[in-house]
Amino acid sequence: MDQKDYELEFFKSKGFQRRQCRSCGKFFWTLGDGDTCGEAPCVEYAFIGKPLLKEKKSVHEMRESFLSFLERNGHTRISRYPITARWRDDVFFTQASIYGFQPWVIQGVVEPPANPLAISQTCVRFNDIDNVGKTGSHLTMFEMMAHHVFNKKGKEIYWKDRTTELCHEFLTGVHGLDPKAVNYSEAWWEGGGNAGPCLEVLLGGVEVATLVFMSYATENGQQRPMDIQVVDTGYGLERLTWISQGTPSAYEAVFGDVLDELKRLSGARIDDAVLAEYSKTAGSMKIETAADVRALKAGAAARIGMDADEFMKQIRPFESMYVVCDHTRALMFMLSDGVVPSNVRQGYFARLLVRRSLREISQLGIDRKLSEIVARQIDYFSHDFPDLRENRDEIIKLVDVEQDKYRETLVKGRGVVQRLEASESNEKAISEDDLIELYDSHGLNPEVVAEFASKPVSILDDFYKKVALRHSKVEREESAPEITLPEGLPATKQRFYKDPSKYKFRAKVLAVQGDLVVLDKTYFYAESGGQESDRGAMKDMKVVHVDKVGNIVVHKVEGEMQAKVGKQITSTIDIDRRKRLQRHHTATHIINGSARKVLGNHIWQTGAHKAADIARLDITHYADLTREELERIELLANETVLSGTKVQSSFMERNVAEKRYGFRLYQGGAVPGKEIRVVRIGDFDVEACGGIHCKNTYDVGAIKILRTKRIQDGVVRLEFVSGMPAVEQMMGFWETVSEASTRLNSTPEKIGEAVDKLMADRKELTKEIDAMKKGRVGETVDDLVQKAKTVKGVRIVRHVESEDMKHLVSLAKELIDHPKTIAVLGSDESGAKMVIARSQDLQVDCRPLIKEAMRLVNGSGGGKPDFAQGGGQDPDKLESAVDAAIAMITSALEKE
RNA sequence: GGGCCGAUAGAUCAGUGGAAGAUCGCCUGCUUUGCAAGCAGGAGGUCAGGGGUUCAAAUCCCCUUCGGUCCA
Repeated sequence: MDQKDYELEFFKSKGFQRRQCRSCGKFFWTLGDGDTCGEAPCVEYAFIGKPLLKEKKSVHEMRESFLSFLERNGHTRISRYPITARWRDDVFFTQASIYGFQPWVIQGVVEPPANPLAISQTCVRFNDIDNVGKTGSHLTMFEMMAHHVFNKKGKEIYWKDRTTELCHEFLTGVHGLDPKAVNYSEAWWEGGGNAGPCLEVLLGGVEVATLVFMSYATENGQQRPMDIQVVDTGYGLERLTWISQGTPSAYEAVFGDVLDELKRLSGARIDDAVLAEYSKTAGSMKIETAADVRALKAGAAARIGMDADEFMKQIRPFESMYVVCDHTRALMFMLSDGVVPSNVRQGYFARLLVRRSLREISQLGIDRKLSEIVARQIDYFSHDFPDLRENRDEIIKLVDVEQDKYRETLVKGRGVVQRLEASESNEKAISEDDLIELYDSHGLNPEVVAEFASKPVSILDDFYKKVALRHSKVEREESAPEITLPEGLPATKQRFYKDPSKYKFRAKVLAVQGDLVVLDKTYFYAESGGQESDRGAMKDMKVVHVDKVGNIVVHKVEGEMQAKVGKQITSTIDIDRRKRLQRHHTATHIINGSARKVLGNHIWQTGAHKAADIARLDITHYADLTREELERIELLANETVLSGTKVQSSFMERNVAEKRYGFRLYQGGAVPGKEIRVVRIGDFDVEACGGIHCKNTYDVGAIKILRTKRIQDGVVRLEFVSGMPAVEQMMGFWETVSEASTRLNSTPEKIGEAVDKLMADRKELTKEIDAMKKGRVGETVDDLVQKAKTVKGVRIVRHVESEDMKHLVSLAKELIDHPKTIAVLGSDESGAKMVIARSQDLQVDCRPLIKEAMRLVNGSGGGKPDFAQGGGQDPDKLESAVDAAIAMITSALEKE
C-alpha cells in the first residue's frame, strides 16, 4: 500500500486530516477529531436509537435517492443484472455490482452499457449464511448500489477525487450527515484477478460503502496496470437504510411489512433495549461456532443485567423471524430470475433457503405455507421490481413444489431414523457418526433427528465442522490452454450479420499460426451461443472449425497451408451446413417459447447446443415433462413454424431493449455491451442472441422432439431436429415400426396388440415349463428312493443327470424328507455340479464330503452341514467324484 | 464439479456367498343386507444395466444409468 494512493485533492481542499486508528492501526481521513477508524469493533454502533441521517428512509426511498442523485450528476441509470450470473462460468450468483461487467467490459472487449453509470444491483452471498439473523446486519441477499466508471486511455471520465466527492455529497448533501461523522479509511482491494487501492466509508461503526479504484490485473502472481481503470463503488443499501432509521438491527429497518406480519403471526414480543444491546455486541464479534454465539449472548445479557436463559428465550424467535425474512427475500429474487430449486449448482442454494426457512417457521410455531410469506415479500418489493409481480404465480408454485419435496425428505428420514434405532444392537442412542451420516446422506440435521428419535440425542457444537471434514477439497482441473495469437491484431470484421446469405468472399490474411488463419474480415460464423461454427473451404484447404478468441475470429484449416500473410484469399462456406444450423437455432428459440407458454414463466434456457444434425435445449423445470405437456410443446412449436412469422434480428440499444422486452431477453445469459442483438419471432419469443437465424419461421420446415430427459433435479433437456433431419427422423421411425410389425406378422397400427399377445404367450410358456419340471421331480423321487442302496439302515441315493442347480436342489429337498436318507446328486450341465444332503435324523456333516469330492473335478463347495452344494470345471470326472463321495459316506457309516 | 447414501413385488422395506422374503395393497372364495373387518387361498420379481471374482453372487469388486443428500 502506497500512501500517495490516498492523498486526494478532494481531501486536501476540504481540509480532511489523515489519522491512524489507535485500536486497529488503520489510516483514515476525517474532518472530525476522533482517533479511531470508525468501524466496529474499534467503535460501537453509534446510531441505534439516534439516526445519523436527517430523514428515515425505507429501502425503496433510499435506493431512489441514490440513483436519482447520480442521474443529476451525469450518470445513466441502468437496470440490475439477474441474480444468477449465467454469463459467467466461474460463479453462480451476482455477488457485487461489478459482476455484470466482468470480464468483458473490464477487459475492454465490449463497451459498457453506459459510462458513467448508476445501478442498484441485487446480490446474494452465502458464505455468511450462518450469521444471518444473529448478528443484526448479515444478509444473504442485499442490494449493492454503485456508480461505475470505465476510464480508457485518453477518454478518462473521472477517478478518485470525483468518486469520493460524489460519495461525500450523497451522504452529507442529500442525507444531511454531519461531515465530521464520516471517515474514509485506507485499504487495498483484491478480487476476481484485479486489484487496486480503495477507501472504506465508515459511519457510526458501520462500513456503508467501499470506493475501489481498480488499477491492476493479476497474472501469474504479477500485477500489471489495467488498460481500463475502473471506478468500482459499492454502497450497502440495507446499511444506509438502517443508519437512517436507527433501528436495533438492519432487519428491523429493511423488512417492513413482512417482518410485521411475522411478528403478528408468531406473537413474539421483545424489549427494544434488549435487541439494541444484542445488536451492538453482535456487530463486534466474529462468530464461528455455536459456542461463540452462546458466549456472545451471555455477554449481552450480563450487560443489561438480565438472566442469560431469559435473554436467549426472548432473542430466539426474533432470530428466526429475521432468518425467514432474509431467506424469503433472497429466494424470491432467485426464483424470479430463473433459478429452479435443485440438488446441484445454483438450485441447491434455493433449496437450502427453503429448508432453512421452513425449519425456522416451524420453530416459531407459525402454521403457514412458506409461499404465503414469499407472497408478502413480492407485494413489498414488486413496486420497484415489476418483474416480481409478473412472475408471482411461478414463484409461489416453485416454493410450494419445493416445500413438498422437503416434506418427502422428512417422511423418508423419519423411517430411516426409526429403522436405525431398531437396528442398534444394544439400547444405545444415535451416535455422533450416525448424526453426521444422517445429515450428509439424508438431509436430516441433528435437530430434526432429535425430533424423530425416541431416545435423547446429544448434539455437539462443532457438528458442522465435523461434516465439513468429510468433504475433502479437490483441486480444480485447469482448462485447456488458450490459443496464443500474435500481439496487436485488430478485431476481425464479422460480416455475416450484414449479409447472412453471402457464402463466398475474399479477405486479407492477417496472421497464420500453425493450422490457424486470421483474416481482416469474415463471413464464417464462429462457434458461440451453443451454435456450432460454420465449415467450408479456404482456397483448397478445408475449414474445419472457426473460433472466436476475444474479438478475433480464428479459422482452423486442414491441408497444406496456402494462406500467406498480407495476401488476399478466397473462402467459401458450406451452405447446407449453415442452413441446418440456422434452422436448428431458430427452432431452439421456438421450442423455448413454446415450453414457456405451456409450462410457465419459470422456464429459462439453462443450456443449448445446435449442431447440423440435432439440437438440444435445457430448460429449468421442477418435474419430468408429462407426455401431454410434451405433445403440447411440439404442437405449439410446429404451429409457430407454420404461422410464417418473420424472424427479426437487429441491434438495439441495451436499455431500450430491456425496457421493451425485460430480462427475458437474456435466455442464453446476460449479453454485455451498449448495443445488443435482439432476435424476435413476432410476439412469440424475444431473445438477446448472436446466432444466425432463418428469416421466417417457415424456413424451419418442421420440428420433431426426439426425447426429453431430466438431466438433474430442476433441469429438463429436450432433444429435437428440424428441417430435413426432422423428415429423416420420422422416416426412420416409420421404417423401424413397419419392419417390426412385419416380423410380428402384424401392421404398424396393430403392433401394440401383437406385442401384448407375444408377451402373454411367453409368460404362459415359462409357467408351463416350470410346472413340468416340478412334476418330473415328483415322479423321480419315489423311483430313486426305491433303487437306493442301503448301508447300516441308511438309504444312499445316487443320481446323475443333466439339469440345472435349481433342479438338483429341489430334488434333494424332496429326497431328504424321507427318513434316514442321504442324497448324492450330480449334474454335468455347464461344468460339474453336485449336491450332498441328508435327512435331519442323521449326523453326517456334508460339507467336508463335498469339498473332498469336488477336488476331483477341479472345484470346491460348501453350505450347511445337512445340505451342501458344490461344483467344478471337469464334467468328465463327475461320475468318479460322485462315487468317491458315496465311498466316503459308506466307510463313515460302516465305522460307526 | 466433488463427497456420501441408495436402487429387491404395485408401495414401504428386510435379506453378510448356498432354493427370492415380510408388511401393506391387489385378485378369488368364505362370512356380511351392504361396508369395514376377519378367515382361507392366490397372483405379482430382468434383485437397475453391464463386466469381473467364485464351484456358487441380490449379497464381494469395477464400470454405466438413475435417484436422494451434503458441499462448492
